[in-house]
Amino acid sequence: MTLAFIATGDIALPSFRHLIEHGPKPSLLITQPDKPVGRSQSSTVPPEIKTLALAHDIPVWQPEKIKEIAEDLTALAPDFAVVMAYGQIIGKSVREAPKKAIINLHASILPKYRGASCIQAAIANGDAETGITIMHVIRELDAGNIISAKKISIGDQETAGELHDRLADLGPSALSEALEILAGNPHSGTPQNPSEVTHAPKLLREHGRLDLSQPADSLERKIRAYHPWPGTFTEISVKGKTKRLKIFPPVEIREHSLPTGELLQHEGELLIGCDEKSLALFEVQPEGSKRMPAAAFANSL
RNA sequence: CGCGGGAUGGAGAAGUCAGGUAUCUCGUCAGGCUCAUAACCUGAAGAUCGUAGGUUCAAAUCCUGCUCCCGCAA
Repeated sequence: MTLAFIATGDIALPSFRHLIEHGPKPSLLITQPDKPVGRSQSSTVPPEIKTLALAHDIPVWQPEKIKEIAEDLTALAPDFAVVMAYGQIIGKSVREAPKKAIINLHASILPKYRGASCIQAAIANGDAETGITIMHVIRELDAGNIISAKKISIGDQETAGELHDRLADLGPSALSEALEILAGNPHSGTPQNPSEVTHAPKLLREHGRLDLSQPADSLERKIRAYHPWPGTFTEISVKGKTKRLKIFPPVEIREHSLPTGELLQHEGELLIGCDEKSLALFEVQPEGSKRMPAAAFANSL
């Protein structure tokens, strides 16, 4: 059995590693080009999965647009293609390259939370559980027939980063199961119920702005859900200037009532007012400063 | 040369524009008060104000170079 792996994000690492160690060993990795990182944009860093592939002598292709390698992939004609957090929409010419099937791992229980911010959405909405789904890749995003799925419960203190890693660890078993099923019948899969479809669109930094007129429990979930990406922030006034104040989890809900957005030191904690209640902050980062304990920040207020 | 903020005792800040012996909150140490305290009171230690040079009688403060940190934007 030959298999092409198409992935960029770290969520694919455990699955990729599992295939390398237990087979079928991927004969090819397609990943995004190395991207410049950091403030100066001076250095480029390869995706970690690329490093892993190279360490095991797996060829790596990094097209700007995946369409560019459609012909080469068709010529290679792998039995399967596995897509995980690649970062580009897979066009028809690529979808038709594998002989048996092209499948995708998605970090939600489909049809819930199709789209890029599925992990954040599950936490932000206060779901008790989430999971990963493996489905066929079709024209419509995350809409293919479901082959296998694994569920996991969400901790009430858990951040998206932590949940991401736990979900990634579910990948190998779900993938193995899916490949086993497809080995029998490459077309097997269960259609998604159209009435249960929800979407979780790609997030931007700006989406991390906190609307402090919202209820405390909703804000607390958002702060967990958006950590470490895109992060959450509010704005405060310092010497007449408006500055960002990043807020890091954990935060805790307090009954103390405060005007919306107002900061107060109360019983050794730094509280910020939201709807009805307030949130106790423990770690913040004012614009221009480093990340610091909320108590340190409070000392200068 | 993409835009912007910053570097001041162990932590976070004020002071910089209008140069003239270092301030605040917290922490640390000692003592006091209290049934008790992340409470309160008193006292103490701890800073060549990022770095190199310049101007000046005098520089945290003005000028120039450099290093590092951070918020945006990509």
